Amino acid sequence: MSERPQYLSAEERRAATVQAVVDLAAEQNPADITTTAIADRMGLTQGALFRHFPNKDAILEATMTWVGERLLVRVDKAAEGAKSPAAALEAMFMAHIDFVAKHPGVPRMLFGELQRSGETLAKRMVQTLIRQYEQRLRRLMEAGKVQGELDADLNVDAAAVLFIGTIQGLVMQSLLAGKVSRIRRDAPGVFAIYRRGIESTK
Amino acid sequence: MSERPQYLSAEERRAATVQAVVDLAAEQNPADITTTAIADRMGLTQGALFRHFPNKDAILEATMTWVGERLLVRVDKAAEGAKSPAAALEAMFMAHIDFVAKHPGVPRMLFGELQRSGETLAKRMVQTLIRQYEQRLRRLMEAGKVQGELDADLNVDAAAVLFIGTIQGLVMQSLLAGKVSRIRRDAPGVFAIYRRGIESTK
DNA sequence: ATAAAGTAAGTGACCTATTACTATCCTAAC
DNA sequence: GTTAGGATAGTAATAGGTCACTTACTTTAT
Repeated sequence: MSERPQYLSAEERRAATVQAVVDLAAEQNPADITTTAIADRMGLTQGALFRHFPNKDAILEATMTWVGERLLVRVDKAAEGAKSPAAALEAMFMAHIDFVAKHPGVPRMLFGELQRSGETLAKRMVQTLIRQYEQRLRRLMEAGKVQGELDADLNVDAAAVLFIGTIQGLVMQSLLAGKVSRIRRDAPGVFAIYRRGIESTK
Repeated sequence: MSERPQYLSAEERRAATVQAVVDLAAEQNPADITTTAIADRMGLTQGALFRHFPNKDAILEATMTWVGERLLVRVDKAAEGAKSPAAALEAMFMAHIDFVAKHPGVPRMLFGELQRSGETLAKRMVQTLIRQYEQRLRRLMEAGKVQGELDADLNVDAAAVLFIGTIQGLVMQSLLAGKVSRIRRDAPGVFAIYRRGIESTK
């Protein structure tokens, strides 16, 4: 128990900053997370943030990097363990839902970032993240079509859009209810309908 | 053609203000539409807005009223003309997509409003709007189940969430591509999968 | 003539980023 | 080991900008 304050290293502070942003986004509108709010959450003064980041956008970029890495890794690992394409899609979905339930601010940050006017780096990072995500979906779906598990006439592009929309719908519902727990509760039922829409009729 | 400026009535200005907000939301991040931007769009000075609205939130409230009325009316009219519940759902979906394609800022405003921290009136208006919307969906789906057109085991609540998520996914895709035209192009394919997910297997 | 609509110029609040200064850490020489 | 001293992390204060809203005054409509 140190009485006196203790300085953290640059890398530790960067990680702690990202964590603060992710946590704050879960509690309030991501659009108005101020540098003061981030610093307060970390027990620092506002100016201290600019020792580790050149500007606020750089903080958002670091956060997007964190999100991209964590989300894709978790989703990939979930898909790996599945024994069929359709099972992999379901595992991917549930891993994603689990991630979102733990970090409810994340999908809201991504959506907000996409809406920003300028050509910011953070925005482009979100775009490539989603495109990578969709690519994984399409690959799995093509495999499922070949295997006969998924509808042979399935429009993969549309199915990928709907996959993401499914999550977005659940996020919206949790915002409506004001309860994050809704996401986990409603996810299986919603995915069941989605699955029915892409499966082959046996 | 009047050379000299001409004053509009209070009601005309209120309507013009709402239109300016809806138009601006289509072009930029709804979150940072300033009163100055609204006034500029109308050819007024910023302060003039406060002759017709007590504060900025009141402008948003008026906009939400406008959205709610227009959207529900159009969607209801579309559903009316259909000859079966499933057809009504599809007509409702397409009418909604048509509305969103014409006013791309609207779904983004709604989502943004839901994220606001406080218990603002505009936020509550969005909540009730979506609940009314879902109620219509559930009613149609129950009718479709009774009629045998939709899956007898369909989870209507989940299906309503997914219906809205479907639109949200299309909006996200249009943001990714930067083209609103994407929405209209991709809508039929996405809805086809949705429909397959809720229909009864004949 | 009186009320309503609009203007121009503020005011205060808040937000990002900078600056001048201080505290802590780390390492190399004694 | 202790300690001088540079590098790094942090503070407090503030500059500069933007935004919502107000006020004093002017223009238009009835």
